[in-house]
Amino acid sequence: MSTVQSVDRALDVLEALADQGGEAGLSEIAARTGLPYGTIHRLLQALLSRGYVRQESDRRYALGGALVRLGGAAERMVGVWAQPHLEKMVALSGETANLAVLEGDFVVYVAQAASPRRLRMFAEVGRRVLPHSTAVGKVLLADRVDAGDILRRTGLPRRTEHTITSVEAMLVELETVRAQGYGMDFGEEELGVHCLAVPVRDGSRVIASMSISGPVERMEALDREELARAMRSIAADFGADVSPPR
Amino acid sequence: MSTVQSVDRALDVLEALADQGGEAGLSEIAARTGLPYGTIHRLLQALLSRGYVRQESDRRYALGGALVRLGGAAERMVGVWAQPHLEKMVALSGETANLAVLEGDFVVYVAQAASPRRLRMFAEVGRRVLPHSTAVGKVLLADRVDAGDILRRTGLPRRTEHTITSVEAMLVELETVRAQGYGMDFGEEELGVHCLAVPVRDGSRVIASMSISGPVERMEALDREELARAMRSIAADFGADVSPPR
DNA sequence: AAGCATTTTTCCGCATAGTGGAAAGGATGG
DNA sequence: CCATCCTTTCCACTATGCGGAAAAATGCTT
Repeated sequence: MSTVQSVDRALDVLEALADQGGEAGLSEIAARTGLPYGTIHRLLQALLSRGYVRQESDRRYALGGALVRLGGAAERMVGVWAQPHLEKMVALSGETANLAVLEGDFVVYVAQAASPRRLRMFAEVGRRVLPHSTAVGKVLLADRVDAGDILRRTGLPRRTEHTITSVEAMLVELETVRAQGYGMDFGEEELGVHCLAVPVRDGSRVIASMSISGPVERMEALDREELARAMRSIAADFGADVSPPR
Repeated sequence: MSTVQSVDRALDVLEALADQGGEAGLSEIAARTGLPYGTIHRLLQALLSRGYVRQESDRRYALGGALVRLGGAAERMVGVWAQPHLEKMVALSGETANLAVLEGDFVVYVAQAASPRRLRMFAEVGRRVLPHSTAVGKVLLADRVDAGDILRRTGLPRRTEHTITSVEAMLVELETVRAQGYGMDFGEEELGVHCLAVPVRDGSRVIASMSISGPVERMEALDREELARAMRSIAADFGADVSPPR
């Protein structure tokens, strides 16, 4: 497969910048990418002149505003690709399926396929919620080493009588999620609504989470382990789809 | 200023893709960028292998998932840069200042500087609201030719007794916003809360909006025109900062 | 089914665009 | 004020990317 050296390297630079939290000095980028200084500097100038990178007053570099636009457009696309997979989950379970990602410290719902039932979950696309009270949030946090920090920053406000409200208890819960490969929400965000969420992986990193949500009675009638297995397989397809093996 | 041809062109390709709504065939990209086919194809392969572009089953190309991550990181950065400007607005008015962007059909609050007053607006960072009931929303819509479509899609749900609830009335309001160069919200989202918002421009396009919000009594005591002028100037600084002149 | 038009992909010799080592130029801080 | 660290500039060389044109794939029409 053909590749263009300078483009490839420019992407390395941008990713290095993102890895450092969106801001880094030239030499930090050099350390991370292993590219020679001159080369990095030239690439940065190119990105700079287009607004994809920005130079701070202390001469450090940061990700630029132009990326926001592309990122937004791409996010909409991701929602579109997810659709068929979400529909498969609906077919499988009869319940509404959602795709969510972690944005900053919040869970954001990106796409949805609605259940055909009369009683069903409402459209949540665009909604931001805290991670601690949802199945998708737990799955997304379970992969993060800084889950504790996030939880301490956001707090764990009580949403219902079932909400887990202590950081310690939540860290234990995340351990369970990691072990079983899926996350549950037993009416912790909204009374009477249960959810089951599985991770979407880009290689090994968790980049998103897919879930189904429905009323307690119907959710409890489903075979959880069996369902989780099927959903993991769909999520894996989607993951491979979004970020194909190099 | 130095530049790297292939990187520059790769960015052209990505932007062309975004212009076409995130998805396009090779020849559409060629038409838009004026680059030779072979060149575009090679660049697309390079972006493809990194997940920044994706190829659909019908061989068309689309923006890839890898952009979402960079976009998110960049968005957080934008919030950081906005901070000093928001603080200037707080100093100017004594009220809480916010930065918001349009994401899909929603207004999303990206950053905030809080008023020093005891009675003040609450942190809204991360919140998504519909555009029709906020000053920032009006400013963001005022620049869009498809404002009517957006409003029809989202609807104009009544939030308070002052909310504007018809598309026609809102289009008239947007005309006013364009004419005066700032937007107001007179308790249309929340009773007793008034806002004044100005556009942040990247060149000529409106990319974001900055606003101040506070209780009616205090907001009415301010000289609106004078304040709007000062805020526009701050927003212009910020705009120039985020996307420096080519 | 066969042919035609359109779009995408591959190929390859050439020239130039990009490389990277090394030196100069600026900051920072003890 | 000097030493150290980090960033920017420079330039000769050549590997890298260029792009026209041909081949392959698709899908539209008759």
